[in-house]
Amino acid sequence: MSPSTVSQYVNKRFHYMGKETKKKVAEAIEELGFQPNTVARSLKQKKTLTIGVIISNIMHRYSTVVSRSIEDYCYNYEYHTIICNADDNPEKERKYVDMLLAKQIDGLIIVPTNHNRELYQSLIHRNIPVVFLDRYVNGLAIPTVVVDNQDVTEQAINHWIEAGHTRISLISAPMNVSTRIERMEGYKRALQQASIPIQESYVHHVEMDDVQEVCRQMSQLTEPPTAILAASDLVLIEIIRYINRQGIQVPDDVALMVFDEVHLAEFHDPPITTINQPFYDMGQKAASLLMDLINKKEVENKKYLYEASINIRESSEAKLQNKGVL
Amino acid sequence: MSPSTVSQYVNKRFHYMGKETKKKVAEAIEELGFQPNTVARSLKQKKTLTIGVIISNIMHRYSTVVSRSIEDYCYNYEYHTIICNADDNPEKERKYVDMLLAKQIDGLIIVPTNHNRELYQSLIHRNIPVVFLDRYVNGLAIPTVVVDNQDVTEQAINHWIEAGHTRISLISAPMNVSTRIERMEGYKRALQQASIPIQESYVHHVEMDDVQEVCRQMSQLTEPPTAILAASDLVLIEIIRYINRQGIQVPDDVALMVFDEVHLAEFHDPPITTINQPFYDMGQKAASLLMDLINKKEVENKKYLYEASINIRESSEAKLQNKGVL
DNA sequence: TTGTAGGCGTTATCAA
DNA sequence: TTGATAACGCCTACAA
Repeated sequence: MSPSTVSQYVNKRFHYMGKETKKKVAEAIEELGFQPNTVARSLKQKKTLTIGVIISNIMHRYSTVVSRSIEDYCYNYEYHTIICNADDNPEKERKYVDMLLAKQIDGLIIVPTNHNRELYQSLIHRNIPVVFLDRYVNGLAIPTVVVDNQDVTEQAINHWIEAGHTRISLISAPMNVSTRIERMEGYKRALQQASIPIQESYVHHVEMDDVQEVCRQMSQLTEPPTAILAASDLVLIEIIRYINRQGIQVPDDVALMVFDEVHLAEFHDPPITTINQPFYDMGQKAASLLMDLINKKEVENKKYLYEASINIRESSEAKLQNKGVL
Repeated sequence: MSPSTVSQYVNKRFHYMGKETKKKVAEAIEELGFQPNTVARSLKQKKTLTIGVIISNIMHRYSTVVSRSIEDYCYNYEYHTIICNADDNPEKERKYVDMLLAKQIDGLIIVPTNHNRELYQSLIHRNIPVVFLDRYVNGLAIPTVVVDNQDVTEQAINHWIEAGHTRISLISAPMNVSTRIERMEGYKRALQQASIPIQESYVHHVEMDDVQEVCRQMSQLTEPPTAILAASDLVLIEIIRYINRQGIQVPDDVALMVFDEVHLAEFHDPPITTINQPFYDMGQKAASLLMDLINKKEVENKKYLYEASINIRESSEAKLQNKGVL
């Protein structure tokens, strides 16, 4: 009973295998509790059946959904996922990419920090199967699964404009990524089309620790905003902390809306309007695109656009007497 | 310039290496973009610098914290983590353990389903470094990082008893794991010491989908509970769904408390009392124990107990007129 | 101080 | 139908 025979058996290549041998191998495997060593196999086959996933920050709820979705998809293909937190830190992103490549992962799904263009290009150059998720990086031949942020932001702002709001604020994290930029575009476009001037003092891209300070500043304007769009669950939490402390009423004093479906939003008093992005579907799509790339199937290098939907709840609904005291 | 010289360089064994050679190797590496192949190295060294983490369900918030904590710890040791969702499914747990072992991971951190005793024993038998987290499995020589669930549950129930509650409900998922069992013990103990009879109809271990139904049933008792302890964030959400739909007031009609710190709790109206478990610390501890095991350091096979703390908020505070209408 | 040889566990190829 | 051999890329001895 030679190693190669066992290998045949393990890989279910029974074509020419004698019933007798088959049985003997089966018994031996059972008796010795033999388990093939994936590492050796990977070395030989140059395939690890493992993909790397680099997400921005697992503390964002959407990251949880995304990683879960990708893992679910991979489970059916006997693929493993190694999930890494880049923390929106380009250096960590680089380090993780290196580690993952050293580990010979078969492909990568990345929520890019957008500050490693050279790295991204080298991935293309080295023919590493890569899919980007949630954020688009200009001018790279990498398939990217994203939400149409501009469009949905425009809708959101329009919803408020139609209700009579003109002093609308947008607060997001400071990252220079496509999601933020597109949301800015959508925000501006909506205001411009309604001929509402864009006020610098209503738009902020700040660290989480500064969100409350920014709220305080806006509250001291002669015309504080009457509506705030929070760009993520983490931003929303900070805003609510401020609002609660100040005893500000939603939506009577200020209307609220937030990107991402979070439990907090649904059960808040009043319930908070959320912009729901189909991250589970997007994770599945990214995984499926990556599998196609790995299996040398044709994959179009384009944006795979998903529509977000606005789940209107009480927090965003205008009251005639909205005071905009923030 | 032979492979072994390069290997020396890569592994920083400069002892006897000529300045000249060193430089030449460095240049060549730079030029070719050479990266050592971890797979080959792992095969040779029988070390993958990777650990497996099997958690119950990443949709629980505490799982997010735990996996983040473990990853943070490993990052500093150049270790990778492969995180797997067993979904509280023993078969998935088995499959993942097998996959991870085939991948030759150096160690395992598991939130055990508790339904794979043979599997756990075989891990010990095969000398795989393993640490359990969050749940204790009886009679296994595996270091386990857990919260003192019985103690904190007893405290929680006592808090209500002292405030005059006697009709106290406990709702948890149906898993047969130590956390649930210990909480039951704590619950019973507190009631017994106060000579309050234990009512079957107040205690439920059910799937998430049945939580609302259980609430409905309790509301039709002649004496509905005046207080409910939810055993997880997911249970709480279902209870709140029911409560909101019925227009029930918290804590006027029923008092609430929940295991796990969730944003939902802090910002709910009224804010919900949480039982905070130090999962970040526990994750770090589990990772550190595992590293010790991997490095053959002495590790005590015992329960590493952590104290949970109760963050009292309005939802659990008794009103004299608490009607217990549920 | 550097280079050569053997082997880690698997599989592809080819010989028996 | 099964077995021997080489090779995957790296590392450790040991030889040069």
